[in-house]
Amino acid sequence: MTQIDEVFVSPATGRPLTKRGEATRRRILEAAEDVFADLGYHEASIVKVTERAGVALGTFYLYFDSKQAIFEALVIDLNARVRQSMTESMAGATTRLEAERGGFEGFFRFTAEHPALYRVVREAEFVSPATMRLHYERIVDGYAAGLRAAQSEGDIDPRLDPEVAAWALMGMGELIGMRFLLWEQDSEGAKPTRIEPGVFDAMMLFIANALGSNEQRKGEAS
Amino acid sequence: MTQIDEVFVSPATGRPLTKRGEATRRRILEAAEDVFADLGYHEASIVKVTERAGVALGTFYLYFDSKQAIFEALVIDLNARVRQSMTESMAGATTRLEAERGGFEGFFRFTAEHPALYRVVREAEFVSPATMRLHYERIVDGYAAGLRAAQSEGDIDPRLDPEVAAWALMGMGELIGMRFLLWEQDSEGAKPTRIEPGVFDAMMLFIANALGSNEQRKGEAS
Amino acid sequence: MTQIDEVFVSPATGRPLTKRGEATRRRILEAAEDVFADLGYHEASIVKVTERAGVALGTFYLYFDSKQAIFEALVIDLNARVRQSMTESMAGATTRLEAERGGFEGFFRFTAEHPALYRVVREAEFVSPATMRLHYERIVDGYAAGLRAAQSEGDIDPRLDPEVAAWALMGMGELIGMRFLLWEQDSEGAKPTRIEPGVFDAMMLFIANALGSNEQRKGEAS
Amino acid sequence: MTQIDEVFVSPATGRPLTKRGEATRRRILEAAEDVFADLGYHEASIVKVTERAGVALGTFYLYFDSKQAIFEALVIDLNARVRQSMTESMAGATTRLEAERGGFEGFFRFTAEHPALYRVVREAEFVSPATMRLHYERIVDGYAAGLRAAQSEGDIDPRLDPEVAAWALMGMGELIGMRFLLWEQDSEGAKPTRIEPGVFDAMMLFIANALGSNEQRKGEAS
DNA sequence: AATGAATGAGAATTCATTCAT
DNA sequence: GATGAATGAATTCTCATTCAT
Repeated sequence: MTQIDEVFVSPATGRPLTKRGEATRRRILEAAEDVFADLGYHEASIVKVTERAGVALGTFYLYFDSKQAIFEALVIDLNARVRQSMTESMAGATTRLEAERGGFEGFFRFTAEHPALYRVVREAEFVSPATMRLHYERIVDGYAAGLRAAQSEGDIDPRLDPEVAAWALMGMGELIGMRFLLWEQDSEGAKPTRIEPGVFDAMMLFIANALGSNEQRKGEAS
Repeated sequence: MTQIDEVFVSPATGRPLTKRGEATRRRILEAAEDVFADLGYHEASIVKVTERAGVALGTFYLYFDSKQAIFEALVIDLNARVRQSMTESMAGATTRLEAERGGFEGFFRFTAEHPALYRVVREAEFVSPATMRLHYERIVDGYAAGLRAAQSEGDIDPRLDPEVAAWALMGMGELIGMRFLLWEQDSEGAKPTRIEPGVFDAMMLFIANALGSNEQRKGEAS
Repeated sequence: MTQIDEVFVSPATGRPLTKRGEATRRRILEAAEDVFADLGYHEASIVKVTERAGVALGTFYLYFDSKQAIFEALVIDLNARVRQSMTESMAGATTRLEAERGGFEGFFRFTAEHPALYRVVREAEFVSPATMRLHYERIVDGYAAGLRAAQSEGDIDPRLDPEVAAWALMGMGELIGMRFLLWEQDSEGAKPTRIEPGVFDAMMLFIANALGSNEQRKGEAS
Repeated sequence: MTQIDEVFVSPATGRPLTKRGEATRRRILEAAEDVFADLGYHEASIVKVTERAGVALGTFYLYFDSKQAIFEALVIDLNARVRQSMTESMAGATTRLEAERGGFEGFFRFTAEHPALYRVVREAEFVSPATMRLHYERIVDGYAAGLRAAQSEGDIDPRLDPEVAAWALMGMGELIGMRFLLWEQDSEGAKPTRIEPGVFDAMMLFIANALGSNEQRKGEAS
């Protein structure tokens, strides 16, 4: 589940986990993702998580200190994965606009598959503000770096403030994803796996304008 | 507190409220705004609300059916007021971009004065999804209408989808407000009353680009 | 139950209790005394206390902050009462030895009727050390004062250190009470209501010797 | 750790312990003494004991049946050792009063070095009453025998009831030790290793009086 | 209209004990 | 002999809601 090889220690004993322990920890974390996604942080309970994971209640506390602790672990884990998903989708892009398209595709794909991230982060302001900020800041940092690079290559409007733009773009993506992905459902109540292409393209036009990308400016010039 | 003249009825007796009752209801709603802003929805409790309002616990249930009910009443009330704040700030604008600037100023001013709206809406997905959607949709509807009008006047890029753009702009504003208003504090921990001008201008440039406003295009043409 | 007129406030609201509230508080405290006496502090549970008091679980927390808080309230209450019981039994004594006899009679009578004090204090070292010390120190203080007075009247050995003697006498009483009152039971398992006179007298002889009272020295002289 | 050569059997296999097993058992028992002394019986946990002993949790149950079982083993072990400490300190005494002085010195020295005995016994009434009684009774029995012998040698007041006197003296020692040894600490929080001489002497005077020892009566006669 | 005592379901967390490895 | 992951009953405490006064 986690990308980075990391050695977890038992919060109870402080000792590194055995292979068996590692597997149990992963099952609990995966169950927590499901439960948090369905019920949100507050409605979720440790009992529900452990039931879904198929372990006993007490087992939870072998691996996590508290409900808040697993929330934090989950956010950090999901955050690493959504960024990886975005990075992968951006590979091969030759212009910033292609990178944006790829990045948002990766972001929305991940969101459709892992609604937990979304839902749980949005209600986390009072649960674990530091973790919530960490989540946003890690995304913004990478994003702003990408914009800065594009600026130095003359690919986007040099007047933009990369950090402000990054926050703006992330906010955009968050609400567009919420509205056109998570809230959307067909006549049978099924959730879509991706944003409707028309909407996605409309969003990309908005972004292209905002970044004043070369592609865009060429388009306008013609 | 509420702008629109509305006749409330007691959930207990079903009869319209007297003047005294109306005043008590208002005090409770105002207290709830404070408490929800400080603690968020889940940490807030009815006892804390009634204590802050200076009424007895039981009095709460004379005016509201439940914790969720006051949350809904509060969101609807705040939503009406934030929209009014935005509308007022937009008055006199002659271009869409001026309207945007005014609208965001109004939005951020209201946010600084009433953080409850922000905080409580963001954790409400599982509390009262319908109310949360209502909040966003009411803003988006007005916003999209404004964009549509600007398009028909040739003031902004005619290719934009007004609804998608409205969601994008609202998301932008939400995260920019969170990051540069609510999270910001000076060395003594005091929260700013407005977004730093440089950031605000950077955001406006982003928006100007995005909307492809006439002003903007003229600027680029030169 | 409590001797001193005291105004209790609800730990929840901080307001003084109504008459009804005062009665409930008393019932809970009395139930706690019974449960603590039967089971000790650690085996006792809030549920058991409220069941015995005939109130709902949540009601407990209207009157006491925690299990430890009711323990402390109980110790302070019992302490005031055992001292009163001792004082009353000492009234009318004309010599220190008569006062001692009266004091121990009062102490043992109270112990037989309220074993909670005894049992709960002895296991309190790790629960609430401050309260435990308070209990012992309040008794010792009064005791030492009595001894000092008797010394200045030439009634007991002037060489004794009153404070050390007071601790010694209290320890004596504690173990004698434990052994010959609380541990004792007849063939049907019933606990005695008082210490067997022979034992009591033997203890009094020991004390008379220890204090080197005039009575005693006259006795020895003859 | 244990003085008496005793053959322990594993509660798991029922077979006598090997040398290695015996060492492990001893380490666990010593760890338990430390943990119980620091935290008391109820706050102590098997995990903490095994951690302090440097063995795995499961190992505990190879040597002891339960938490209560190790408590009982510990009390019995400490009881044997405190009595030995007292006996050693009494060796060479030529009068009962010298024996008393020695006995209390031994008792307090042991208490200062092994506070576990004290602390754990005092909260054990509801954990293992039989063991608690055994502890007190074993001490009293020896004590009473010593007093009886002194009486038959005309060394102390013949009218005293040896058993009652033994309980009285033990209670005295318990509270004096608690107050002037365990509760005492210097300005840096360090615990004393012995009772302050003035206090000890004051206590001995009290005892001398109580026992009506020959020394004492000679002193008074002069 | 207002009060505030009472309720009890539900939550997080602990820890002695078991047992497969 | 030793290990440590797993168990789940039991406990303390919270708080939205009711209702008699």
